[in-house]
Amino acid sequence: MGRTQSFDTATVVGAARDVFWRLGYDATSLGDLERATGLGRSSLYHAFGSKRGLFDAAVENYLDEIVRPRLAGLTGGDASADGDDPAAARAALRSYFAEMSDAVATLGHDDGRAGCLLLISTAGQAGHDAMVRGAVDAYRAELVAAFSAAVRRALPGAATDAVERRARLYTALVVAALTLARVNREEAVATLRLAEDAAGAPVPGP
Amino acid sequence: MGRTQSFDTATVVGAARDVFWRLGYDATSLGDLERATGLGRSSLYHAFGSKRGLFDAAVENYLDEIVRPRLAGLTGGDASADGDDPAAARAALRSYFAEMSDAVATLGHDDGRAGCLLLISTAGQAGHDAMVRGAVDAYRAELVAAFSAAVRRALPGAATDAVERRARLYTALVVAALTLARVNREEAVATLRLAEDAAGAPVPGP
DNA sequence: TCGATAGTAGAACGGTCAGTACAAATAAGG
DNA sequence: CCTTATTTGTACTGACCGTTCTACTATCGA
Repeated sequence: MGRTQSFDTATVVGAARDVFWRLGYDATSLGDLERATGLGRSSLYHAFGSKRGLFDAAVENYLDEIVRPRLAGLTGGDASADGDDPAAARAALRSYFAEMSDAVATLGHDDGRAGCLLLISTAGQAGHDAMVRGAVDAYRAELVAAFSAAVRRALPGAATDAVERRARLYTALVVAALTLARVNREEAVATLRLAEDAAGAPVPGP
Repeated sequence: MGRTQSFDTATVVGAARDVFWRLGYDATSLGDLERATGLGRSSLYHAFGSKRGLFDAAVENYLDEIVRPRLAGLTGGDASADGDDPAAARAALRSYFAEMSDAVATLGHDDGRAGCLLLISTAGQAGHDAMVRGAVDAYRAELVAAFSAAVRRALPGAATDAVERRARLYTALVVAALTLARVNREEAVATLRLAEDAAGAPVPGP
């Protein structure tokens, strides 16, 4: 065959992801991406087709590397082991929120990488793109699903709609915290603390 | 003096506000603003100095025309009249959330004017502008203050930090709903319903 | 009525954007 | 080694950006 690729795709996508994360899709220029990845336009266009193609790869990377690893603890872990232990589920919820608090408090202090790559993409022209909106909504649904699974384990006797409401509440608090993270870190952390406190209580409020 | 202005400033600012609201600051072009306001660049620059000047006027208009009228019911209304009636305060909270639900459900169905003008401005380059971040944080603080006032009236005996937590929770739910409104209207409404339900309950959860 | 003054129109500016064309460079297979 | 497929560097395209400039127009005070 021909010449071999001189760069590691995952590394390049990761670097591009951080730029999109920092600036948002619209405000990120190909110059920014060239600088961050160390590649020229030719290589980027050859490998990803377009700015949008690289963005899609970055989103996928974001979900796989950032979002889902943190969500993994909520969805059950090794199912049969402690899958039905309410205390373990509550602990998983609390540790998730603690991790998020830590991430919001520390991440992006240096590189300006604050909030959520997907949520900030809802602004601007990208927000009017049906594919982008769909991706963000899928992300939201993934959050709700993970929280539902955890809450169901944490509150074995709870009614279905009570579990749903609780999951929606947690999702909303996370969304709000990630939105506020770009504006006021302390308030974002305080918002997550609300979720952490709620997760510690064995019985949910109204 | 000289020639008189041929347009109504408030009308023009309102039209510009709706464009910024729809597209966000970065994605809004002067062409969009010309089209929406019916004015030429010259008039816009003469009256507002720059795109940013017009945006600042639009934000001020947004706060005065959209945000604060809705918040007015929470901060006390005619103070001494029912200023100390917990039931009235709870009703004010519930009606605020109902109004927000209605706005999220209906507003922008036609014109794409969804979510919050200020929150969507945190994305992109505008989000790295200290002035913009400050404006958004001031907006958040205004929400917290209004909710604190209402909750304090709704729960006369509640401890200060319980009131604060409650106000922060309401703020987070509103922020989340306005963020999600651009992605999934139904979920945004459901999120506000959580707040509405919580406002109806006389005793707050943990 | 007649400047002085403020508002408007439209073109033009330099700069940046995403995307492309094309040739040079490089590595694999024969 | 030599062909061939693929990657990469460079320069360019046409479009659009926010801003500015100049010429023109309308209005008010004198």
